[in-house]
Amino acid sequence: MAAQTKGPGGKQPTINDVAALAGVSKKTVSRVINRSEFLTDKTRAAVEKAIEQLGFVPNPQARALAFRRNFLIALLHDNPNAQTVLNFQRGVLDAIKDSDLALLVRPVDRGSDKLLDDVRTFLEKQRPIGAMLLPPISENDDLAALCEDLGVRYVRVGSAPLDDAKHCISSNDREVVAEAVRRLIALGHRRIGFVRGPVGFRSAAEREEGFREALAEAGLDLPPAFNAPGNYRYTAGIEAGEALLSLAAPPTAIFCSNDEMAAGVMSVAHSKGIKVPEQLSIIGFDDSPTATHIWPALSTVRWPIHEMGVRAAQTLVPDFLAPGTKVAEGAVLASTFVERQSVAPPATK
Amino acid sequence: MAAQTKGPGGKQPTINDVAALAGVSKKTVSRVINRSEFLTDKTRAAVEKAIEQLGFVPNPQARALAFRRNFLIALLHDNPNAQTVLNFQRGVLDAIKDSDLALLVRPVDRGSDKLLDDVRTFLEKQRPIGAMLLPPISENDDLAALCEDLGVRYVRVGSAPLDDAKHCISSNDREVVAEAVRRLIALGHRRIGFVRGPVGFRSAAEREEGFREALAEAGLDLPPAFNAPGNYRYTAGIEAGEALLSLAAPPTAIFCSNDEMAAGVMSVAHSKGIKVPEQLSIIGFDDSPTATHIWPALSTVRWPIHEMGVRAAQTLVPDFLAPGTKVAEGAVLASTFVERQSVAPPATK
DNA sequence: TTGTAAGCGTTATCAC
DNA sequence: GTGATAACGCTTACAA
Repeated sequence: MAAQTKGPGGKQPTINDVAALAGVSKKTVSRVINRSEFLTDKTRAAVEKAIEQLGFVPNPQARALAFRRNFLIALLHDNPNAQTVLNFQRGVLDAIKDSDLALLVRPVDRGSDKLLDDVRTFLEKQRPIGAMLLPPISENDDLAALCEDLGVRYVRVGSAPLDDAKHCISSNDREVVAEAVRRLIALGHRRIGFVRGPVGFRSAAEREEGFREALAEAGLDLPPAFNAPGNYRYTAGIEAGEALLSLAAPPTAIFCSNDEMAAGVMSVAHSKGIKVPEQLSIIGFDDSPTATHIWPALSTVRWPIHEMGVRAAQTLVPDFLAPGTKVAEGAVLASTFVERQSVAPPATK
Repeated sequence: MAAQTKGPGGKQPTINDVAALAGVSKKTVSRVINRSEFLTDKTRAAVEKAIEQLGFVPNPQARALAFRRNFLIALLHDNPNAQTVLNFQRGVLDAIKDSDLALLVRPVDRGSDKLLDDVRTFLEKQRPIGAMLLPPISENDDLAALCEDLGVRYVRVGSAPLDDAKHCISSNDREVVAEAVRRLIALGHRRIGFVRGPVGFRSAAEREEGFREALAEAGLDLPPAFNAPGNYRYTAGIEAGEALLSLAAPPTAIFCSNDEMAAGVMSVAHSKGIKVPEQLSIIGFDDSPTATHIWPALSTVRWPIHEMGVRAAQTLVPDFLAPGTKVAEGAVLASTFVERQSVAPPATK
């Protein structure tokens, strides 16, 4: 590790320095760098020794130019949940750890009418090998088309399959939400409220479907008054809570399409003196830090987000991973229902 | 914007294509790209027209190679607070938005004994122009020395000046904490507990100093039993809460060195039936999402983290920013105390 | 299995 | 002001 960092001229050593020191041609050094098979063990050893001695590190810009391809992958996101983005990032980085790849991060503004131009400019400038799209922008078909158009590989991460399996990593929101709601029903809840996600989000639609599915199975229905609008923000949870808990006959349980809104509903319950979970059960979605930081701790659905990051990177650039990397199969990863203290049987009248 | 994306041969147009179309040499095109002053307006216009027509985007790898420098800056972090990291990222990206720079993200493991080697390998491989270090790893002097050694510029972000102003962006934790605690004292609190940050963290030391400063001013002291250890994690808040609130004469207010621990203390108060803020005031630090998601909403200190990201990037690469960018001065940014519902006068006996 | 020559797309040098 | 020509550090032909 303590090899000298400077080459002959006081600068970074180049492939030529290595070749000279090892007594071979630069092409041979190149072969060693690129793990060519056609090399004598002896030659390889000599080159590796020289590399070690000089502390040579191949210049990625030069490689990128010669290869006509960059060793960058990009993460595009406009995700309101920081923890999700960061966990995903970690997953990606774990996946590319021993490869030559680096990760470029690009937050975008999904509301901007320049979204497509922004992304186009970014992709044209950086020319990453591929891009990973996190929800909600992963749901934007134009973005996927743009990547296709620019010859940039892409993988979309979502709550349900959005595309071909080779372009998509998803969780099974619908199923797990149904499972969570079945749990409420099994506990005896019959009056169950729902706080929706934002209009037009696939994840919101999936979660609502799962919710309705479980209700339908049990022969329950969702009165319009129990179906509150939301947008994944805390304030929407407050509004939904106010609406649902002011009803003459309020629900005994509320499923919220994400944790933030669940936290809002929880706050309203507290300020109205409604005991959670004794008088009201609440379930969220995401298993964000908020879920465990509020009181009582929130039952929620845990997204396998780190694993999705790993999988997304592996799907995007299977051919660039460190040799010997085990690539997992399957584009749909299972979320899990996590039961905490915010859920209990309904109060008996 | 809708210029054709393909050059003559169905590939990306190069500087040669532009030169040919504009009827000038490639060097002239290069001058236009690099905003050289020595150009006729007419020549410039002709070249720009050709660029527009072809949809030419300079290849960053080729530029990087020729310049012997790439256009990347790196963000190194091992921050437990995802929101902080992401807000900082946004700030950095806002700062470099119209420049040619891109952001590389690198989470590291501060606990690993290979930390230095990891970072060295990363910097040698990617050779970013500079690196930004977020706390707590920004407090590691070896890391700063490594950057210096490798000729990579660096900026350290911290709770207090850690280095020369040209290598450091910091907030004024000590002062703001003192201000927050003064507020508690002004409300009438005399029995004020403290939950510390992790041992060895500069931010923890700064916050504790600020706390003690305010107490000293008012002639109050901090009994050992009121001084609880912590590590910035929720569970530490739980433990501290259990300890402080089980005392025969518990504090009437508790300052926690971050929001997560404050959330823990809040949970303990709830489960013990202690009313916040009527019977117990709580203050946190960070203004993380948790602060507003818990109930009652937490008084806390807001870090100007986005602005610190902007400033860090500007300090790191003032010479690479888009021309005309206004660069703010000053390496110390002010945090602000945000008062919410978790603070009130102590209960009168 | 290894080496030679040419080229990747840009900028630097130094003439004109 | 502008343009030939040689870098930049590496890889891909293709040859040996």
